[in-house]
Amino acid sequence: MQNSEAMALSAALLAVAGELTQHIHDGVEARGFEGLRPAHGFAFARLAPDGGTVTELAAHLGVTKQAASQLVDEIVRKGYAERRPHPDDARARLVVLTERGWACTRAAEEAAAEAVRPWADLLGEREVRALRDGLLRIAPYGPIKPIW
Amino acid sequence: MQNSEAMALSAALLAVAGELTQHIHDGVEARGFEGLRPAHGFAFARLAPDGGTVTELAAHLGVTKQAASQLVDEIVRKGYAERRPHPDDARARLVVLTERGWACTRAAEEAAAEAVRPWADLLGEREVRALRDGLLRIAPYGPIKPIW
DNA sequence: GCCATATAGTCAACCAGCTTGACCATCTCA
DNA sequence: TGAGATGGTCAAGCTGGTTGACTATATGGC
Repeated sequence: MQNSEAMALSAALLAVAGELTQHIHDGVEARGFEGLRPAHGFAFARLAPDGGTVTELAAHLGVTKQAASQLVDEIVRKGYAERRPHPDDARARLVVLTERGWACTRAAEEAAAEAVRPWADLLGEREVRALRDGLLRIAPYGPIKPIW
Repeated sequence: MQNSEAMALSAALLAVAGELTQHIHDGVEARGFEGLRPAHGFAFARLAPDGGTVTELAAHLGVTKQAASQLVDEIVRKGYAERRPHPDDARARLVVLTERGWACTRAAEEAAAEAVRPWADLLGEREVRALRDGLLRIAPYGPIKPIW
């Protein structure tokens, strides 16, 4: 593959990622969850299963512990998460989503589905699945850079 | 397509975009072009063909004119572009890439090719092209959000 | 058991990149 | 030709990140 083709692929990928980010953000806001930024969404993704510590979150987002801590302050203040004592480590605190945090996560899923729907109209269900599978094979679950 | 599948697709797309951005950035740096950020790359993409004005650049990047102007200051100071009087409008200035700016653009293409190469090993040339074509149909040439 | 060292988290100060608001020069068009 | 629109810059302020210093708790060799 020539350099210019690789560049076209890269540009297209980044353009789609940018639009998707924007669309999800708007969709989440439209569902009544305001004052959030993309980074919050990525934080939710990390906290969703069983919660996590500030340090884990920092690693996941690729920022310092201090920045992650501020971000947690923010989502706690807005009612999306809460800090609990960590069951195994008295130094640490376990940050878990509140019900509102879960609701926001579901809203993000809906918004994502809404954003992706037109792709199926454009390419067909089959090809969209192929797209997803290809991308999943490229980045099994890489750490996610805040874009949203 | 279910919400959770759409979310998986979105997450994969954003993860790949993040990795790609990082890889291109590193590749450009490794080729001797330092002190640049993703936003600069997107600016280059807009300026490359025939140059452009600060206002056009601002629209392309989705930031204010002032921010775009600062960014131009920066790439001018670092020798990647220069401001010329605009041929048709005495208010405006045409920002064009210098030879070093073009060299940097070529370096970015090489880095992109390098980043994409492993995908072909993983999926095959054919599927990578399908990926590119699918993405290009989704975002013909949407404005690009600074991610790099 | 005990101490040296590593790790989780926070506080404080600072910095970079972007925004808003005000402004001047030039263009456009009724 | 004059009123309003547009291109660009200057200045001040905000926000989200950084680095550095510190406390509290955990871990592992002795």
